[in-house]
Formats: sequence, structure tokens, C-alpha cells
Amino acid sequence: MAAMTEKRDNILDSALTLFAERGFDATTIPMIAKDANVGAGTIYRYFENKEVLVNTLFQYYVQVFTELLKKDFPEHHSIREQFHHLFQRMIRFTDEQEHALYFIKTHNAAYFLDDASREAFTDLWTILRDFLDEGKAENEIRDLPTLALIAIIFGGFLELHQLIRAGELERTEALMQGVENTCWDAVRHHP
Amino acid sequence: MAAMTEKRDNILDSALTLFAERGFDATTIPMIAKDANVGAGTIYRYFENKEVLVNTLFQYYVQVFTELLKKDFPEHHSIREQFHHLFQRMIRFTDEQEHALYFIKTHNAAYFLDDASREAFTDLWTILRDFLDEGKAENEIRDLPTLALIAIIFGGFLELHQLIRAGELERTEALMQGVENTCWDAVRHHP
Amino acid sequence: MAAMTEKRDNILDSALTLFAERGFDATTIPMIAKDANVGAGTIYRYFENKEVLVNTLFQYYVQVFTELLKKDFPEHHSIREQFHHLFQRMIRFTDEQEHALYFIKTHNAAYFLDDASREAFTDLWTILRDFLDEGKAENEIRDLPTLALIAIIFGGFLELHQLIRAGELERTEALMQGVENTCWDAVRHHP
Amino acid sequence: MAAMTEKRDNILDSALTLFAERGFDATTIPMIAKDANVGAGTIYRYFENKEVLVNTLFQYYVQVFTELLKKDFPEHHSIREQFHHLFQRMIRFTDEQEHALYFIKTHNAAYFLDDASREAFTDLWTILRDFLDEGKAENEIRDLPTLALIAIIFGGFLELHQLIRAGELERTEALMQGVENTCWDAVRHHP
DNA sequence: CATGAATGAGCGTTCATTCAT
DNA sequence: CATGAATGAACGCTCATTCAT
Repeated sequence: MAAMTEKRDNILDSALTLFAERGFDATTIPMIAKDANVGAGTIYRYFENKEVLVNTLFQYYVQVFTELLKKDFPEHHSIREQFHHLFQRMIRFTDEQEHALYFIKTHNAAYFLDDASREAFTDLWTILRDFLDEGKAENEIRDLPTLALIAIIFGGFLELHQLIRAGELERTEALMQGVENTCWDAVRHHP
Repeated sequence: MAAMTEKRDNILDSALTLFAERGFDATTIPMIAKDANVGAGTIYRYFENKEVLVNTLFQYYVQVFTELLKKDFPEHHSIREQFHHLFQRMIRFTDEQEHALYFIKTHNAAYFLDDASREAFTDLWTILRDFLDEGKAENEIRDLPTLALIAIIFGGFLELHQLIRAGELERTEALMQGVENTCWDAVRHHP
Repeated sequence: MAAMTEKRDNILDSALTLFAERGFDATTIPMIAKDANVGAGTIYRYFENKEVLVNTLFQYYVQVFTELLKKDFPEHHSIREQFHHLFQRMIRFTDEQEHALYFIKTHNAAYFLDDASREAFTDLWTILRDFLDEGKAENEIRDLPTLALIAIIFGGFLELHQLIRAGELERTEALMQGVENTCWDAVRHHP
Repeated sequence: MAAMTEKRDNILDSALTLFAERGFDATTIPMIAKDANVGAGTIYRYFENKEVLVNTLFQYYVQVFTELLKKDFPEHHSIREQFHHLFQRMIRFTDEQEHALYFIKTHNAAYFLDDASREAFTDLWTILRDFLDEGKAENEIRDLPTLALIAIIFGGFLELHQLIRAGELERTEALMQGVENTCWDAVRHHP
């Protein structure tokens, strides 16, 4: 059972790893096929072409990430606690899905992303946007365009994640704690 | 007059934009040629090959940026004033060459960079590292790995810059002022 | 049946003809592909690149020729009979593969030949050299540098072969007989 | 004076040397221009294109060679003396025009030769043809198709010349004497 | 006339995509 | 359905040829 989509999943898994490790342009379809133990032609039974494959992958992991952030969101707790929730989930996502966030980070501005992918990425931002807007209303968050604040937190966090992935920085609890504080100090309202 | 290097400059300009927007691998020589309004072969009169072109470009903008940061650096002023200098120069650099910093950030670890490019990048890196290390020594900057601090500032700032370029955010003096404060609050030591 | 290597053989056949007629440098991959009725990319399924193709071809025909000369060599017969054996086999080789010997002769000193090709050619050379040296030792062959004798026989024979191929001379048994005698009179010791 | 064709001569000289040393395909127009101390465009003032240049060159030297063989031909001497004359002139031509015969030898079957070049080459053979026909009539020359005899002498001689040029054989008087005897023994009538 | 910067066709090669099996 | 051999468009790059100076 479930054999019908097994190949599809293998293809997606292999594609994720290879896109993260080598990038979209340097990853060939035969490479993915070999890693997924399928024929090159088989990939085209599940995905119209290479761009559809990468967009499918991108949207899937952006949605997984989005849902992870949303789930168990401490609606009625303090802004600081909500920030902690979001930040910890971001960290958890990078821990659980070794390649996913790196793939998202390195491909989120790519020329081949379609509207659905860009929209999914925007949805991800919406969570942060709503949170920050609420925080600004409560005077807990700095009065700067919300988009700008997201860019700073997200851009900073992803850049850091990239360094950890590249092995240039060690992922310790202390570091993650420090980064959370850093990002919080960046966006919080300073009296 | 000055027509002798006009084509070379057009090529470099087109290459910068395309490398920044699509990346080195996804940018083809015919694309650059078309954008620069020259024949594909003409590019090879000025640059030995595609890798020499990208390295020339990389070194040029890294050096321009490095010199811009170094010039008039307020050596004996406060860490905050030094931060202000660096941040304003970074803003000025992105204003003057909207693609250059993004190009540098997305290509600084690329497989095709030669020794001169890596060296130039190290020089740039050194300015920021020395500044942050000095700041940490004076207890003015947060005690986090220097690499992490640079990642957060750059990652955040560039993500923002992308939004401005995309027209999603308007570049006002007030915004830039706010972003500088945000980044300062991120990295400064909070007593 | 046997369809699996049909394309490979077509490619080799076309390459042999074109390399012989135009030379390696003037023969393009598209030319070979067109002549072999395959796509240009197909050639690269069978041969890593153009140089591997030409080396494969070279080694193959040098070996075929070498073995043809060696087989049934009348070791203990007279020099004249040995000469007859070698000459008849050379004629047979050109009859069976009209371009092969000319291809070998025009490419045996080429810059793109690899070690295996040079070695194979040396083996071929050795047969003729040993025969002529033995003949000189027995005072049956003219006392001229062995290299010169080989050059004269091969140069003469191939020039003639070209005339036959061009249709300017008819290949009759009498002609071949006459040519063998001519070449023998060229190299034999005249008392 | 004579300045008007000086450039043309320089171009032809450089082309001869380069075609002989590297072959037609591996010689570029800029190479010839540089060696001849003219601009690349200048070559096109004197020769319509690269093929016209190589054909002009080919025809010129084939004619020079042809005339050298014809001049002072010992019409009423013995066949053997006439053969000696022709052979010595062949040798003299290779001595005087270091690159010319090698160029002719390596390019006489090339795909780019036009009708005039092939005709000139045929004219060269005509001298040998008339001589051999006369010799056959006098029963001094072997009874084999004249074309075949020319191929053997000429092919053999040129192949040998190539070895000398390549440095694999030393050009001594004894060798040249031996080669003449070899060729004579090849074509003469053996009673 | 002479030039050489500029061009673009065509090279060797790769790889996304197709389709006969 | 699954495959991988085959394809050909498009890559980076070279160089014969043109033409503004």
C-alpha cells in the first residue's frame, strides 16, 4: 500500500537534498532519478517538468513551515511569549528538516518560482505580519513598517542558518538563545 | 569620447544585474550580450571567459564597497558613531549600485571565485569583524559570535533592500533611519 | 537484433570515412552525426568526447591491421615470401576497409592520440621494422634506414590506393601483382 | 618600389610557414596577420578568404616546383640520366623551399582545394608521366600503369621528406643517393 | 589603402525532455 | 505505468569575415 506515491516521494526527497546541496541549476534530472532509484523518464510521470518539480517542492515545504508556526500558537499570551513560540518553531523546523529551510532560503528569490510559490512564501510572512501588527498595536513592537521588520528578522535568521549549514558556526543552545534575543531586541519597542 | 570602454562597461553593468537577479549559473553569455547590446563574441574581447568576468565584477564591487566603508572611518569616535558610519555607507552603496551588494552576498562563497576574489572579500569581512570585535571588547556590542552578528545585520538589511527594489516598500529617510536603529538594537549590548 | 550496437557502429563508420577524407580537425561532430543518421548528442552516449572517438577508431583499426599482418606469418620462409605475405595482407586490409589505412597514416602522429594509441601504433611498426631488419641482416633487403624503407613502401602504396579510390586507376589483380613487384624491387638488395 | 606587393608577399610567406607547421585548420587568420605584421583585415584586401589564400599558395608552389623540374631537362640523354635530373630537382626544391614541399605534401588531398589547385597538381604529374611513358616505350621502365608508377615514386619520396622534416631521419647525401636508387629500382624495367 | 574592434555562425558538449519498448 | 536510449536546443567559446575609422 502507499506504493503508488512512493516513487513520487522518493523523487521529492532526492530533489530536496540535491537542490539544497548543489542548487537548482547544478542539479540535473538524471541525478535526481539516480538518487531516487527511478528512471529519468519516470520523473515526468509525476511532474510536468523540472520547474514544476522545484515549485511543488518549494510550496510543500513553505506550507509545512507555515503550519508549524501556526500550530499551538499561544494566542492569548504575551507578545514576548508569542515571539518565543515563533522563533522556537523556526529553529525546530531547521532541526527536523535538515535541507528544507536551506533550500527555501537559497531559492526563495529564484527566477523560476511561479506565482503559487511566491504566494505561499507571502503566506508565511502573513503569520509574522499579523503577529507584528498586533505587537505594534500593543506598543510592544517597534514602529517600523511591518514588512521591514519581517525582512530583518527573517533575513537575519536565514542568513545565520546558512552559516550553520555551511559549518562555519556551531549550532549550540546558547547561540540559538542569543539569536532569539538579538532578533527580539531588534524588533521590540525600546522605551 | 570615452567610447573605448563603453562596451566593457555595458557588459559589466548587464552582467551585474543578471548575476544578481538570476545567479551566475542561470545567466548565459547570450543573455548578457543581448542586454549589453553587443555581440556574444565581443564579451570575449574584454574578458577571457565567463569566470574571469564574474571575478572581475566581484572584485571591483567588493573593493568599491571596502573603500567606501574605510574612507573617513571615525576611528576615535564612539562605537555607535562608527556603526552609524558603516550603516550609512552600506545604504549609500546600495543606493548607488542597487544590485552590487546583493550580488556580493549571493556569490561570496561560489565555487568559481578565484584567490583574488576571496582575498578581496576577506578584506571586506575584516573591517566588519574588527569593528564588532572592538565593540565587544568595549562591552558595547552583544556577546555573540561575530559571524552571527554580521549574518544578522547583512541578512536583514539585504532582505529589506530586496523589498525596496521590488517596490513593496518605499525608501524614505525615516525608514532607513529606523532600520539603522533596529540593526543597532540587534547588535548592541543590552545592559 | 544486434540493434544495440548498430548506432555505435554507424558512428564509427561515419567517423572513419570523414576523418580519412577531411582529417580530424576539419570533421565536425554534426557532420559525423548527420552521416551516421543519429542526433549529435547520441555520439556522446557512446564516446566521452571527440578525442576518445578518434582514439577508439585508431586503436581498433591499428589492431585489426596488426593482427592481420601477424596471423599466419610465414616465419621460416624466405624474405621474399614474407614480403609477399605482408603485402597481400596490406592489400586485403585496404580492400576490406577502404579508409582505414589512409586514416592511420594521416593521423599516426597527431597531437590528440593517447598513450594506448601510440602504443598500438608502435606494435604495428615493430612488425615491419623487425621484418626489414631481419631482411637486412640476411642481405636480402637494401641497406637504407628502416624508417626510410617503410616510408617509401607505405607512401607509395597509399598514394596508389588513393588513385584507385578516386577511380583514376582500376584495381585489377595484375596491377596489385605489379605493385608488389615494384615495391619489392624498391626495397630488396640488388647485388 | 615593389612596396605595393610587399604586404602580399609577407602574407604568403607567413601563411606558408604556418600552414606547413600547424596545418590549414589549426592556422587562424589573426596568426598569419601577426606573423606577417599586417592587420587581419589587410589579408582580405589581397585574398577573398582563407580558402583562396591557401589555394593561391598551393598553386604557386606547385608551379614553382613544376618549372624547376622542367628547366634544363636533359631531353636527349638516357632515361636513367633524366630520372637523375628529376630526382635531384625534387631534392633541390625541398632544400631551397624549406616549407613548400611539406606544405604541398600535407595539403594535396585536402577538402578545400579548388579545381585550379588540383589541375596544377596534375600538371606536376604530367612531367613525370611523359618521362615514364617515354621510358616505357624505350623498354627502360617497368610495364605498369604510368599513374601507378608516379604514385609510388612520388608518394614514397614525399613520405620520406616528411620524416626528414619531422626530424626522424637525417638528410645526408648517402640517404638521398640511396633513395634515388630505391626509386629507380622501383620503376625501371628489370630484365 | 590599412586596420582591428566587433560580429555571429558554428564549434564541441550538456541535459531537459520524449517515446518506443 | 516505467524505463533509458535518443534527441536537439542551447550552452560557453572561437575565429573567419566585415566595416567604421
